[in-house]
Amino acid sequence: MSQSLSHSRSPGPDSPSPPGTPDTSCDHIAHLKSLILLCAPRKSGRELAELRAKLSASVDDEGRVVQHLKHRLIDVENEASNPNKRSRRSRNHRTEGIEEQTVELTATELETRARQTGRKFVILCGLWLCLADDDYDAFFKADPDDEYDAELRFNSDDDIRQGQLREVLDILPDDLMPFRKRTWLAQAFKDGMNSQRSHTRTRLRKDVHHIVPEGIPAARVATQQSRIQHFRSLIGWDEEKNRYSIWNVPFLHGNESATLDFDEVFRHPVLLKIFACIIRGSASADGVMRGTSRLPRANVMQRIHHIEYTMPGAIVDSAIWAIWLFSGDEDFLPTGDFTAINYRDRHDEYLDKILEGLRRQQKWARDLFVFWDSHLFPSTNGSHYGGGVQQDHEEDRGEIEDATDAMLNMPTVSDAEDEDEVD
DNA sequence: TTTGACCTGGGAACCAATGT
DNA sequence: ACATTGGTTCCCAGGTCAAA
Repeated sequence: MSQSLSHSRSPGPDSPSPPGTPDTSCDHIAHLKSLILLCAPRKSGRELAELRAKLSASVDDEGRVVQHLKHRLIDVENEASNPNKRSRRSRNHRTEGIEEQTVELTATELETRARQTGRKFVILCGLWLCLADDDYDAFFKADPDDEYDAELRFNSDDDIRQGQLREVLDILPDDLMPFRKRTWLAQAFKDGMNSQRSHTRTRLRKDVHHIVPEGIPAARVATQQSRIQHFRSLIGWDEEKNRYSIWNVPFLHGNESATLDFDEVFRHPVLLKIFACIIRGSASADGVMRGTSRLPRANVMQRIHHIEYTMPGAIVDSAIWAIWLFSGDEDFLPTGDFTAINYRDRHDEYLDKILEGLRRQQKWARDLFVFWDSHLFPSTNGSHYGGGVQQDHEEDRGEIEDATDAMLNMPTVSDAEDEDEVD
């Protein structure tokens, strides 16, 4: 049918009748389905219009099922009236959700779900997968390693992959699990990731006036030269060392500290506004710091993906987006095209510290999530990662300072491209 | 009931890099 | 030289809900 992708890369699940046969088996639905089947691409526009009219006239009360069938009919119409254009994928089936299991999942819909999961991964977990040879297929064909140790997650690429694989499996919908190792799933997931990055990149730059800190004219972000001129030091440019610092970044700190401060890092309004933009649209960014950012009526990412609390990857993603947004980089690539910042490695570095802080139950890490949740999800009861609000004891503060010192004084190696951050 | 605002995913066109 | 693949950007149709 309409979804016949000319690309060989999307064969769809092998089975012609995927699991989840429709249980809405009334004659009404069967009739509609027969109408759909009549819509061969050779039908004339008029015939299609008649069929569509019949469809519209006979449906009022079958909700999602009908909507779904209409979508497919529209697909067929489009295909029939424009035989020369590229084959198109089905429209997104927006009403899907975890609780909805009554609609038959066709190959196209499974593919759509996989693509959506790829989008979700970019929003909540990470911007890129750590792949060997850019091979998504191999990534998805791998099995979770029983020996994997979360504490060593960032020791090697293999460990990073294992960590990411677990994140993927965490958010992969149940009905996709049987197809986890299929090539089409890897391809669709990749499509989703790429698409989400591209859209976010374009939309953040377009809507940047919602994001720039108060008092800064949005025009300063408009051109590459202007961004370099006005924001280079704010995103960590070190004039003396002639490099971009990884941690001494004012735009990461709530108080714009130019040196690393774990009690302030990842708290800059820009980060929270960016996350608000991504999950509920640019207009919602305005009230974030006043706690008045509300969920808009539209079907935003927060609704689609049931996002109810802040996740570590979301904070890190926002940090990366923030640095890129005010940088001289034009495209959003793993390594900046102007700054040469390695965003992918930096993402891992930031995530490492947050996860480590959580694992050690350090106060700064927990408070960080309380901070984010209180601004972005004020109505949510307590913080998932923050473990609820904690009292501010002197000993806690002393302990965290000790831990921070200890972390900073750990030995470093200097054979990497990036010099050591801390001397 | 219609309109409008706000937001999304994806088609289409395009460009660049890579394969053959 | 041509084909394929990967990625970006522009634009549009569609969902939702409040206001008219």
